[in-house]
Amino acid sequence: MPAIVDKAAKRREIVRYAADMFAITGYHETKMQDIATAADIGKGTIYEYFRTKEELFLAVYDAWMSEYEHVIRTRVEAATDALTKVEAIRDSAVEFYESRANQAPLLLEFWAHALRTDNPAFLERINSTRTFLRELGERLTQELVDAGWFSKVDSESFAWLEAGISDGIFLSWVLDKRSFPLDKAYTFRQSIIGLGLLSEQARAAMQTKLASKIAAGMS
Amino acid sequence: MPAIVDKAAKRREIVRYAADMFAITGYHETKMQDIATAADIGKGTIYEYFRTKEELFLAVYDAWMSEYEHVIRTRVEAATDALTKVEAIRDSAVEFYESRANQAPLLLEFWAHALRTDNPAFLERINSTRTFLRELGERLTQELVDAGWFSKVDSESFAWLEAGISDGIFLSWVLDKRSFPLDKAYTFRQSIIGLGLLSEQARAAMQTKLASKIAAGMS
Amino acid sequence: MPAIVDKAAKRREIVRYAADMFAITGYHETKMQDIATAADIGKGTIYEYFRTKEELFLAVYDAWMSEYEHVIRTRVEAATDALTKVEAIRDSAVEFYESRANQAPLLLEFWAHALRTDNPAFLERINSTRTFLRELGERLTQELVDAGWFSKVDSESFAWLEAGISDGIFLSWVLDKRSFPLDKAYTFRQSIIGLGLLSEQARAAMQTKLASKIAAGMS
Amino acid sequence: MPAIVDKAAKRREIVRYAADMFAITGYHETKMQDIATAADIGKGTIYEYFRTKEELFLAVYDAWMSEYEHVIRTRVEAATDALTKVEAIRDSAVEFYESRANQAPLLLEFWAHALRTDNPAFLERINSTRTFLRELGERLTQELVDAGWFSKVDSESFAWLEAGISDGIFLSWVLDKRSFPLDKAYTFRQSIIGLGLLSEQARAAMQTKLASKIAAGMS
DNA sequence: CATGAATGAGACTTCATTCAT
DNA sequence: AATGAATGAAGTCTCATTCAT
Repeated sequence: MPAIVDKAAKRREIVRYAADMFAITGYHETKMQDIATAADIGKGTIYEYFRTKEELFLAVYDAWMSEYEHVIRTRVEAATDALTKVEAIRDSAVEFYESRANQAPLLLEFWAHALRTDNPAFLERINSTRTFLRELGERLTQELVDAGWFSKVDSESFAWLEAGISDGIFLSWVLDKRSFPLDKAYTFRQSIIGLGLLSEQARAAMQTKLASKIAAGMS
Repeated sequence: MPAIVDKAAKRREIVRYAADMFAITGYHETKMQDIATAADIGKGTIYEYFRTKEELFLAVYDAWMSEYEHVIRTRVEAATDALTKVEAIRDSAVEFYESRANQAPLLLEFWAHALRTDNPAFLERINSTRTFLRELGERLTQELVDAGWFSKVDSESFAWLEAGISDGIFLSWVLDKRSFPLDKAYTFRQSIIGLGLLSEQARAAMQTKLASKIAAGMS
Repeated sequence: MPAIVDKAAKRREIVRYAADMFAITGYHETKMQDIATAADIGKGTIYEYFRTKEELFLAVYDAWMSEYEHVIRTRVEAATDALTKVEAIRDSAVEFYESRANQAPLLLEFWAHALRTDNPAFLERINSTRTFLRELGERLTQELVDAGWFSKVDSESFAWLEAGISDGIFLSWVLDKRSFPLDKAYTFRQSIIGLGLLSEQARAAMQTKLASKIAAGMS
Repeated sequence: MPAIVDKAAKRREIVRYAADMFAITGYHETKMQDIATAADIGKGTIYEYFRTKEELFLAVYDAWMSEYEHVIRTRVEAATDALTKVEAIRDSAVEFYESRANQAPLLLEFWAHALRTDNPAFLERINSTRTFLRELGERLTQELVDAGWFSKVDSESFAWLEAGISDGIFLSWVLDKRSFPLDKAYTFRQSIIGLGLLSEQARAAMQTKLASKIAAGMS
């Protein structure tokens, strides 16, 4: 590890090595000594920057999600219209997950841990990103509705569903040991959602009922 | 040979208590002694029925998923047409998860563990249920297409997506600390998928392109 | 360690080895592993009998003091008159401390620890013995007053003082690295004190003997 | 050379803060960082003045005892006759301990540590004060004997005993959580001892007063 | 079969001390 | 001289698993 001048940078450095070790070995199987050895520092040094292993775990997740949010935010801001923004989000997610493919299982461990620990910071951090994504989705949905691309839909419910679907696809991808290209799944998902599967005939029969349900959302 | 019957029954009983303890405290935090105490047996006795804690964990998951599959299978067989069968699956999922609401985080732990352990039986067991659900979904999708309810769609891809979405909704529900009714989410999901969100106008423009993508699936 | 059949006996066995190690190395310097090794058992075994090192420390002190009380009680009960009982206490103290000479510094450590720890059981145990000794001393003082040996004295205050003096002599003896015979100090103390409290009548009878003892000092 | 003056002053300042922290938290529980923080200096700075934590502990004790000796020396020198000097010692002890009541347990820790450490300086420092007090006591005892107040007594033994008694009273006072006024105990002690050693002549003069004190006890 | 006493590898964490700046 | 970041030895305690009874 090169000479580090300020504490914040060294902290990030430790988080980086910890992320690697956690990703490779898993949270429970990774020992603080492993991280210290990987970072070529003393075990005690880690504790100068993080009070507990759990806090380090949280920092790893935080760094990861912060970058994720940053990437999405940047790309969405660069996009000009709603449809391009939707693509930007999808591409960001796909690229982010694929580029960190081997770290993906750690997300599951983090979620599992968050549901068990007494430390509320874990669920709070998770929900911070989830809220960010939902609010972004909600705004875009509204734009798409306003622009006439989408029928009237409860944008909050829809954004929630979309976020859930995204997580679900990611989860399936991980449990399938990432045996298929993630982007295909995301694209297919978008086609299904975008088009709908009802034939002309069936659609005509159920149009009214379904339309009202969509408008009502999950209420 | 009543002894053998007893042995299997006792094994199931241990699994039952283990499921309770794992669900309450989590896999890592649950001690073998806790389970033994709950089951009112000796710690060593558990090892007469399970070689390791991990094996017991697998047995808990297996019991859970076996029942899940059984419930779905039974209800689907009782249904007469494809649409009712789809409803049966959805209702089974919702009821199953809701009735085991407090055990839900354990699923995440199981998935996380499955991705880490050397024991391949974990991912195998997971994929066994996933395959069961996908194949069932595939058959039903095909039926719906054949019956004219659905447009032409790659049933394999669609079944995969549906399973993923289902997991994603469940995941969101758990991470949200189950703060909303699960059935509403499932129903909303079905409305979205069933109807499609494109307006008449937008649909007309993109119809051809999207239709072919759906037909191609994730291939 | 021979085969131990019941838990209480094994517990005592561990206390015995712990007492040895604590006495030799001191509380803070003695490691749980040292005790386990001395007792030829596993480190974890100790924790089957004692929750913490501190609890083991308390058990060592308790065993010690319980025996001390037992010895005094037995010898005092065997004595017929008050003066012999006083001698019995003095002899018990001297013999007890001298036979455990090398364990004596541990008493100081125990007292010091008792004043620092949050665990109230330490001071309680100390005061249990102190109360026992004070009450015994109070009864004997009263007897000596009633029998005309002692002038009128507040027996509670006197018993408290006597106990303190006893501790002080012990303390000095330990800090002096036990460089003089403990019994001489106790005897000299009694001559001094005795002289002061003896009634006119008693004094007349013992004057010569006590005066020469006092003049001779502890030599 | 003001630098040297400053250095000694800073050393004393560190000792002062260390004394506070040790007194509050105890030797083992007090961290070097705590002392540095209290003194508002860097952790490393302490090591410019003391080689080890143990050396700092010794310095704290030394400062304490030096002041104690100084107070006694000053007051004894100011007294004109032997009886007043005895009172001066007693009052010095009482005032010294009472004014440092909350630091008292630290003395026990120091004694305990002195008996354990390899560093001989600890016991040496302890015995330095003890010798000072014994020699002072010996001289006064001889004076009292010579002046006819005391019967013939081995002054060395008596001085040793008195010092031990003094420590014993202090010890009891500390273990009783300082729940009674220390001066009462010291006065009662003197009444008992004084009665025993007073010459026939002196006794006749003070008999009534001492008898009532003894009968009243420490109340 | 059932048990639970025994085990010991190994985890996290602490903190006195060092030393480069 | 003063600092505080870095260190790593060492400590207590846990707990899955074994095995003699």
